[in-house]
Amino acid sequence: MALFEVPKRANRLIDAKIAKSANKKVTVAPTIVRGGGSILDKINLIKSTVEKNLGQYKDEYIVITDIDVLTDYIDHAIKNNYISIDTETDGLDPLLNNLAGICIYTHGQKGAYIPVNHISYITNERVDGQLAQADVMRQFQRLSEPGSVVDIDMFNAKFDIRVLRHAGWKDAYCTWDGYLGANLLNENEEHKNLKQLHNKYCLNGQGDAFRFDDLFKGIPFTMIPFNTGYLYAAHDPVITTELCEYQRKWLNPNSDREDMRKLFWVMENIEMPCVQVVCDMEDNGILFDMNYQEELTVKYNKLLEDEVKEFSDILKMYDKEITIYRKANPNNKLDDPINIASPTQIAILLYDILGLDSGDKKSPRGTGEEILSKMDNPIAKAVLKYRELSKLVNTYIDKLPNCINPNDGRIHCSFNQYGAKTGRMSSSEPNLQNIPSHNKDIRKMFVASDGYVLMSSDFSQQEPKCLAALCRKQGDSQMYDTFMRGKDLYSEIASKAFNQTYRECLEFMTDEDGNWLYDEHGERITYKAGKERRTQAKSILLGVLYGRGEASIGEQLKCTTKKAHEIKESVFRGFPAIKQFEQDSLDMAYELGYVTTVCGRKRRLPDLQLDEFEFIWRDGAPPQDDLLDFDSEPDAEVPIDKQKYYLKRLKGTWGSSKRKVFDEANKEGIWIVDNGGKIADATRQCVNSRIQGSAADLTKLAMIELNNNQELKELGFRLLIPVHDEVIAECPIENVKECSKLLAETMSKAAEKILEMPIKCDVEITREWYGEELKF
DNA sequence: CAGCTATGCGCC
DNA sequence: AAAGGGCGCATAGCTG
Repeated sequence: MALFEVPKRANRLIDAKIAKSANKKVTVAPTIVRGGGSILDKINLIKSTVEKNLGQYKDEYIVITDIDVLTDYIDHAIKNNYISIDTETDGLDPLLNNLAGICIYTHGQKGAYIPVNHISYITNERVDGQLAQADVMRQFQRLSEPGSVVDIDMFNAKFDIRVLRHAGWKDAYCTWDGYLGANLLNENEEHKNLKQLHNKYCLNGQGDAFRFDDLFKGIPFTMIPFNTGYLYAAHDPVITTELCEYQRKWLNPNSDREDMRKLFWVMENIEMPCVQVVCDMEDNGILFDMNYQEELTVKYNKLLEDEVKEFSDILKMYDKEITIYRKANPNNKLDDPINIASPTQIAILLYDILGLDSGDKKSPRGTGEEILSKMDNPIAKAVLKYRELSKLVNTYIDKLPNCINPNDGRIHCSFNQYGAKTGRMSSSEPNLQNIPSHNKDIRKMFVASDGYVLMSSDFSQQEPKCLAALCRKQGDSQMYDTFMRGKDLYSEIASKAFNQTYRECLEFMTDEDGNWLYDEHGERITYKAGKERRTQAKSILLGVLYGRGEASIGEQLKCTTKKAHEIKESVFRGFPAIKQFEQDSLDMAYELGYVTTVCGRKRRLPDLQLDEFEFIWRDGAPPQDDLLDFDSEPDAEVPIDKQKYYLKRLKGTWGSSKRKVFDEANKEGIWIVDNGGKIADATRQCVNSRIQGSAADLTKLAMIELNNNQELKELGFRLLIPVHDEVIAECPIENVKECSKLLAETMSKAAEKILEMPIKCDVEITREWYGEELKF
């Protein structure tokens, strides 16, 4: 039977990608061993290759198969108060795969590999001569005993912690994760895997280029003879140590640099404590309702089918035109029938056959939602409807069941703790942070465990409050004061911008004392003029936070760009804090090369320091009249006066006149690099990163508090999914009241501690995610 | 065939 | 003149 049966995963490609980036061995087993060779051949190849390339290191590393040797090693670790750990497994899912062995290192010892579950590639049975897993785990347990909590370095700790937990060390932990350290030190790092980081920072980029990932590909590590594998495996904890030590030279509470002391604070108080939270959430997973999914798949596949039929019916109306086009263009890219899912084919249909205009200069052949929804055309409508449905079916309804863990019926996604350069988390396999919320059906596939209820809580106005706190730090407490007085920020901005009273800028009617007025149904009464003023102010503020342009804001507010500009100017006049924040952030990025969040997390924006134009010789050197003149030194720099000349010509130009100047320069061999786009991007990012990053700080801090709250733990409360400004959790039904109160309180307090202003959190309790609200 | 980019779209 | 920040993932379509 299949020797390398590996649990079915949603997407093997993704596993491989993630393994690559996290530097875990790719052990996704293919059904066919490549090159047609047998497993035996493959393993023999691995043996000889490792022997040949790493044989010289034979004495640098050891295999531990003796309990006394292991005990002694752990003794040393405890004495050193230090160990680095890396695990090898037969797959990438800690819930489904097994520990192969553990790699450890501490100073004064050799890098060591402790094989635990290696199996024979011939008999498929556990190989003799390995220590029993329980005995090994007992030794590791000594590291976490009260009074002897030893510092532990890892790389991508959440993986190893979860593997070790399931192998029996329930208290597995990590005090320094090189992956998180690397992100804090440079979120723009191109390669965030252990070997490349180590090579770059510890070996000056001069490290061995030999890579083993491809070598081991297709063979589970458990099947590699450990007397071969250790040469490869035992190297990792050593370089983990070196990398982490390098990072600690920078991320240090005693650094003479203020920015680094703050970054250390983030490492110690946010990122490292967050690791356990992520481990818990991934282990928890969320229950998936397969019965409901089956209902949905029937319902939506039917709708999808109908839409495809509808499309083909519509096409019949244009049959003549399409036939003519096919004949006139024998090499056309149209399938028969036309593929509704192909943007290329839809573009041909709309623009070449029907001769429509996209109305968008930037993408004249675009078929995006924005363009199609403006067309009054049955094809455009059908395409949009089809996309909506196919998205739901292909990405969610019919895909999610593949992600269910067969052992517990739950979906355990993966969280990338530093998924975004701003510090936000991301989620994948599957992504649980982009489950549709507009459509109420989809989220309901996710349900509470039996006897539990789902509980979600979100920060209200998290980002504007971050903005207010950042402005206050810079000496402007205009927004901070607004929040401290419990006022609605958007209404207050509108009031100042449009010279109206606060009451005149509220969404709903109030009496003279500021109390809401209600209609006969007990609903607040909308105040149209106030609502409009508030909406305008809100658009401007959020537009600033996202770096949005005036044209785009005008579109949103259904007014002209000119009008949008005027509104923006009024807002800036009435609330100078907003404009000041923009300017301060830009100055900060320009001078320092980075911006910071409320907690001191950095976002480096090197592009902001670029010159708008760069001048280089197109062929590496100025054109030479005498091609045989090899003696004269080529002048690498374009002469300053030439640069000045073109800069002057370029001043204030755009579009075609800009291109004209480029062409002119090109004629004399000068290549002008236009960095305008990059600078514009960085300009938008620099404002947004501070806000988004600060919000991420708060959410992470809140999650840590929630997860560490002893009371909540005892009440059976558990975090399931963070969605940027909100958390989804569950708790036993009988503890709803206590849990929801503690949830809101704990979250608020965590954020208030940083922002120093009142933060409200709204809790919703349901059986299904986004289902009917339950009252208690 | 795998692996890549482009396009498009779900969420906050 | 126009200008949306941050993600993950599906399909199409190209390339080696």
